[in-house]
Amino acid sequence: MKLKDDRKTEQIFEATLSLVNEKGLAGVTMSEIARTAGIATGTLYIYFKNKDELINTLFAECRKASIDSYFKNYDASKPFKSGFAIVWMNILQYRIQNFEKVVLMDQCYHSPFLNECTIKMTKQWKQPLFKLIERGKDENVFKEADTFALLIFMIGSIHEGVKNAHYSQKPLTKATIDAMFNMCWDGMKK
Amino acid sequence: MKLKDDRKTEQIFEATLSLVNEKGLAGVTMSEIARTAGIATGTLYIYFKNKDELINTLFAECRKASIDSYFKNYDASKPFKSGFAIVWMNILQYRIQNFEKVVLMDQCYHSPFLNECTIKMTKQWKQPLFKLIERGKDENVFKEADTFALLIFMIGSIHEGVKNAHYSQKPLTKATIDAMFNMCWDGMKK
Amino acid sequence: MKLKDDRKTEQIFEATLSLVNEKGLAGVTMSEIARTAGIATGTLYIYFKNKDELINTLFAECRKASIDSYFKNYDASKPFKSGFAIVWMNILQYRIQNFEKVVLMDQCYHSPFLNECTIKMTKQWKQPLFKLIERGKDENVFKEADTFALLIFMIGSIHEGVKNAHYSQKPLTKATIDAMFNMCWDGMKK
Amino acid sequence: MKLKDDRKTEQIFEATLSLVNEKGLAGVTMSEIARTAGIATGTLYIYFKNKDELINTLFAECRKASIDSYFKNYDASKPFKSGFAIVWMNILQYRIQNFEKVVLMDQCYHSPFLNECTIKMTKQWKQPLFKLIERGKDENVFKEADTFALLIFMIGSIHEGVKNAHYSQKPLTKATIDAMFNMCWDGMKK
DNA sequence: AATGAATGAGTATTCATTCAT
DNA sequence: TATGAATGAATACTCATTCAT
Repeated sequence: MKLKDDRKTEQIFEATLSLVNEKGLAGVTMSEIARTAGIATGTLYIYFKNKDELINTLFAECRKASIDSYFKNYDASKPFKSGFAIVWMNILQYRIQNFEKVVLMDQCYHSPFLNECTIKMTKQWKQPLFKLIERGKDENVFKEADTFALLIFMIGSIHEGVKNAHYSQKPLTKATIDAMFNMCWDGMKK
Repeated sequence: MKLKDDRKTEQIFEATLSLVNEKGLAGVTMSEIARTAGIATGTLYIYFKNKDELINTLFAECRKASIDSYFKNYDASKPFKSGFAIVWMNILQYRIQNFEKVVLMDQCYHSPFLNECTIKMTKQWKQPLFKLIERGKDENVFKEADTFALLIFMIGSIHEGVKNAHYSQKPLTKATIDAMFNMCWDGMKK
Repeated sequence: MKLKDDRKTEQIFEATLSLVNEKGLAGVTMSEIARTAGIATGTLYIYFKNKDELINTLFAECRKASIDSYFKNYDASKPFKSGFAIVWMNILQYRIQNFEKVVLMDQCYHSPFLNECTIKMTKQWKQPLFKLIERGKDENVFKEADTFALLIFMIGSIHEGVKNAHYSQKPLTKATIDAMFNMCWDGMKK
Repeated sequence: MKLKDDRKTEQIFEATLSLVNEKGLAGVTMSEIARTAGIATGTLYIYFKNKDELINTLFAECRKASIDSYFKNYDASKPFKSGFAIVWMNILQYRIQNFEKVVLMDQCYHSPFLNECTIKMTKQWKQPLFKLIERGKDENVFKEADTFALLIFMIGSIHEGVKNAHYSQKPLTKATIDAMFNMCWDGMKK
């Protein structure tokens, strides 16, 4: 008797992400996910109790992966600007390299799928970023504005930039990325 | 003889917007839309050939309304910064006051509903904004970055700010709005 | 205030016949009939209480017209064979010239539309033909077979011949018609 | 693992035939077919993509079965008349014993269901019969009329005879059948 | 009488989920 | 575990009929 196969879970996630990107949450069916993942419909239900659970699990997975990536290589002992730049770049890179996951997360809001628990759980993701911004304010680098407003400003400019690059099918160049960072930094700094 | 009732189209739009906000595109049914609009299912199909056409029409309508609002009170003969501020504020206000429409438009991307025609048609919406940014560059006020990057930066910071204000249920205060504008302006200016 | 317009009834019948031929009883809708007849859906219901009544009335009309035509120019005082030939030819001609009505009648059997009353009413249509065959037997011209079997044989060969001519799109030539009559006559005669 | 059940296809066909006879193609619904066949609505769609395909497949099946039966026990080496009689009787018997299928086929013409492909495919069914008639002419037994006219004459007299026997609820007696065959033979022979 | 918008029950079809193998 | 056929509730859409004008 085989045990649950981790590779299958991965296949299911990949299939779901790919299909959601192609047709949107509204247009994806369980049997389609199964077919794309190369398994039978029934098997899908061995791995996930139902569609709800599949989407919620995948959403949480995506959210967690994104947060985990944000502070990679961040070293609090280094000067603030370089640390901030690293985080900024991590966010940008994650969203470029995992655009499918970004789309899934966007589609999940306002969908009938996300449950209270998942929402609550993922709400805390901004905590470490919040701290980062506070440090910028503490070090007198950033404006004295509401911390949240600053954070949202930072996030927003990245999100929209990546989204636009994807849809206009013009990959972000080094120059554009630099420009984006400078705008963000100049906007936030005192 | 009964004539087609323009108010009904409005009711249908309102019902759809409200339901999409509540449950997302994925969870909205035609009969629910009809019920919410206070008409019979069949009546819905007198006004819109099918779900596809309803969504596409509503999407185009929302897009148009948003663009139309952006340049309200804009006077090209006035100094650049005050003109830019007016447009910036128009965008912000539109998205605050028409948050339901914003959500619909967001949900439509990656949905199986938007057809080529609608997408193409609405792609041109950024043209006037594009021109505005160019003016800022011509007048040597804005950075020498890619015009598109500047535009997306402006848009992004507004979008995310409004979205966040809505979900955190903290209405934007005058102070926060000022802070947002300042960040945007400082980010873009030379 | 206008009275019911006989021409409209005619237009409705024509529209129905044409549509039934094109798509079969199964595929014809009341609003389509109205549109084809050049009137509004509501108007159709002034002329016929409902779809049932429309179909039944049209069916009875077609049946009656066919019977009425069968004995045109028949003169009982003339020799039997020439009289029989006239009736035979009348049936053939009616079915050629009114193929649409033939199709409607065929489609009505086994449809949920024909009501008891209409069926009963049209069952008597064979009476005069029955008499004709009996005369043939009385005059010792026809076989001593069951009168009904003789009648059905006569009818059957005409029906199938016309149907085939229509579908194979080869109009019946004088020669073929003669051959058909000869087969029928030779088959029935002693 | 469950496998597709061939008996189910049979049940679906039987249910459809029975319902079409009762209410005509116009009045048969998919859920009724499913219920009568003793399966769930959804199951019906595992076996047939849609109503169209179900009807077309059943039509083709009926047509094929009828043709296959026509030359049972036919022995080309036996004298022509006895061979012809066997075919004639096979056709008669098939149509008596499979009256439901006959009705279905009749109803299908002029319905919106039959597709080009099915029509074309079933058009060739008359080929072997055509050959039989030609043999009759070659052996100088049949009239020198158009082969098609002869064939249609043969078919027509059988069709109408069976139809009438069914509707008048008087089963065909041996005597009537003999009379029918004699009329057919006498009509066709030189 | 004429119109065609409005109605809502009814129809084909889909799809999340279960179940027998 | 894995399979995919089976289920039936739900959904998009249609259509006979009614009704306000």
